Amino acid sequence: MNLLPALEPATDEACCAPAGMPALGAEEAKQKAVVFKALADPNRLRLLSMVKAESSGESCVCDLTGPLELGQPTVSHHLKVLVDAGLLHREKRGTWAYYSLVPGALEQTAGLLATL
Amino acid sequence: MNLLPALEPATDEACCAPAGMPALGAEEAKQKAVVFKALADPNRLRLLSMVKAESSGESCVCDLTGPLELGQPTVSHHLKVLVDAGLLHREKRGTWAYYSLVPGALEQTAGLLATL
DNA sequence: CTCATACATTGATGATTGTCAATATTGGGG
DNA sequence: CCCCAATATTGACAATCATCAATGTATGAG
Repeated sequence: MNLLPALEPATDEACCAPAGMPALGAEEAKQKAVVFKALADPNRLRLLSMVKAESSGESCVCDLTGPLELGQPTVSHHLKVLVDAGLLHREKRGTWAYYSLVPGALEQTAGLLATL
Repeated sequence: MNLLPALEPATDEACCAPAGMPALGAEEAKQKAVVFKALADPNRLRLLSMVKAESSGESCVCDLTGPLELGQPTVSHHLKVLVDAGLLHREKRGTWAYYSLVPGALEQTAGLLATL
């Protein structure tokens, strides 16, 4: 009985293992990275935290601009990034714009980590 | 009987609510953003996925360079970012460097979202 | 000691991003 | 119709980042 092909299947060089396919496609990875890109800024994390902490469930820009030491256009820009990432929802009523967490969005994002 | 102070407590202007404090401190936010910054790149997500998919629990750089269409220095750089973020562990044995998931790191990161 | 291999580091470059000042837009009040 | 308040958009600029080519470092083989 030969004992040659016991350890390696057919690879000529060894190191650890063939490592298989990336397990996460390039397109899929780019998609998921968009959400984490939105979370990759301290001020955006604080915005999310403030919206989440609001008992009414929503906050207007005028309330979010103060606590952060940022100008109003910058806050608007960050909010847009969060909306584009699917984390916040925007509703305009009168002169004001109200932002609220998209239900389940944070949980779904947490799920992205589990299914890497 | 006056009916003035029925809706507002003492704020001179109204819109939604005083919004309280950021609920997430500036320093704390910066700290958490570091982890998400590390996740905010498609190729780093793929690297994590490949390391996680490895049955042995660890991968060497030589296995990770191929599937991604990146040069070896770039892969090394991405791995360093992931190590610095506390997501990957690096162990050098002989000529090879083996990367493995830090146990519980992904779960802990998911927890960051829950406690925003 | 010499050489080749596996990986890290450095320096440079183009692309992306966070921020602000200025301006535009939209809606309400007189 | 005109003005003001709240928000969004644009343009510009500095900073950060992803990538690569070149080089450095260490380890094992001969």
